[in-house]
Amino acid sequence: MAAGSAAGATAVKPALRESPCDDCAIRETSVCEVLEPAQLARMRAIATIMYLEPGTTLFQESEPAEHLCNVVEGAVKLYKLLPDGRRQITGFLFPGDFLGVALNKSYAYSAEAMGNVRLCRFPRRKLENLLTELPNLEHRLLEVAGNELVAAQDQMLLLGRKTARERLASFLSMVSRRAAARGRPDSPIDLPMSRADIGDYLGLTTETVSRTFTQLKKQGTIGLPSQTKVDILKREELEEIAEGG
Amino acid sequence: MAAGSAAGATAVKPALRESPCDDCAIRETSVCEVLEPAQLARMRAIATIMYLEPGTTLFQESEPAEHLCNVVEGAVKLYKLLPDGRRQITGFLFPGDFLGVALNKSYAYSAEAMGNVRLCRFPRRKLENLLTELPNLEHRLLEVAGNELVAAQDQMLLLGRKTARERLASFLSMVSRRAAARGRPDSPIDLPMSRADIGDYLGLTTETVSRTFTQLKKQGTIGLPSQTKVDILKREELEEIAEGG
DNA sequence: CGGTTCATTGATTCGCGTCAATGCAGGTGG
DNA sequence: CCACCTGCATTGACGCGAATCAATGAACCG
Repeated sequence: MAAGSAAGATAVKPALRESPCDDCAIRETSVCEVLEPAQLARMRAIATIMYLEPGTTLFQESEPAEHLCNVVEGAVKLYKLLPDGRRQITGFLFPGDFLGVALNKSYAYSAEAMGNVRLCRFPRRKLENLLTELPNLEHRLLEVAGNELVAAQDQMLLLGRKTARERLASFLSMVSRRAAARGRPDSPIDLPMSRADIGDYLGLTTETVSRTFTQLKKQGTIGLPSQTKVDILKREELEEIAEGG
Repeated sequence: MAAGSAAGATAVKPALRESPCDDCAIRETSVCEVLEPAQLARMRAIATIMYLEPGTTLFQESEPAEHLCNVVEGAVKLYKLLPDGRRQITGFLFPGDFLGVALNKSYAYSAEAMGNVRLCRFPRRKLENLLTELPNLEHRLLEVAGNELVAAQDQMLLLGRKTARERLASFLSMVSRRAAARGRPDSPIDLPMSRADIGDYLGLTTETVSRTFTQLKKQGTIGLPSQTKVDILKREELEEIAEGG
């Protein structure tokens, strides 16, 4: 089921708003940044702006991949399931992140909105055609894909070889770093996902995540002002734990 | 240290051999397949053929990425290390696989030859320049990167959520499938890597890998005619185990 | 044939998972 | 405004699967 017809999703043709790209918050950080004004207009022509309610499923694993998206606002989680329900979250997307660089025929994972989400959606077929005419966009996508591959390798090291402590420390560092990259404070950081989501991202259970939070708090590395906020009190120590130090 | 100057590596300029691409075994499966004869000639012009001895390190993690390669013969392992020596192998490359799609400034992992290896090496700078003139090559690289991303997601599910049994079954299926894709028999399969390598790829220890091999053999799913060969006796059962069934 | 390397097997330990209870905040309705 | 519910998060007791430590076995090689 595509998000266009899904419960919790509404679409707006960009033409209905005046120059939706000019005041776009992620214009400078997303894939669009490499486009000339004339090229940008062509991208805009095939785009639809979507508003998703919390919990909306954008698409499911192995469905034919009909759309690619740019996350403009909010957060999205990507995950894979085993038949018995075990879940592995393979990534969290924040504003400026591109969903579907892989350009494969079918989705390799399911995607779900984690709060209110606004995104800029492109039909895959049309975008692929556009790619042949906008080599700089294709080059940029290859760059993005490269970054994702590097992140995936880091995650494999984390899942295969790190302890629960090291995993959580790595996760908190990563979120902090990505917040800073989007021009937000690097502490306190905001966690839009539940403990269960963090567990499914780190290959742990909710309980272990919770216990490890408490442990890092007790030793003074972090503070937990609320359930969704984390103060990074000793950044260096956190990074050291993350790298197995 | 680049492989060009490393012990165990010797380089041959392709010009020294007549038309090295025409009789290339991986011509039809590697990234080169999309190139027209004239384009292929330009690729060849910047290529060096390398011969590596077993155990030769091609490059190490975080080194500036000066070269990309196409594996022509043999197998290569990619891995990341933690400061205390814990290792995660992030991939095995076989003939036809491309090393360094990411195109990043520095390598995200170390690479080591697992036996006698022949590869076709390109300076990154020159290849990047060539990319701007060969859009079909860039398109192909994006395709390859997409495939790698899909494989990486599968591996995350494996490392984060599968049991030892499921991991080994997934691994054996994957190797069998890749062998078939290269036109080789899908059983018995040949494992050019040690039990320790398999463990470091699956996030397990040598001992657990060994015990799990024995277990799968005892239940008749596989046969172990030698240490490096695996007979897949019940393929469906193996696939089922791999998917958590 | 001794030496080296790697795979296998066994005994024990330990980190994390599982099961279960309690705590806590936000929302709802009386 | 408060009693109650509901959905997370936290904490505790216990068990299990894989790691660790240690010994033995099998293949290879000069």
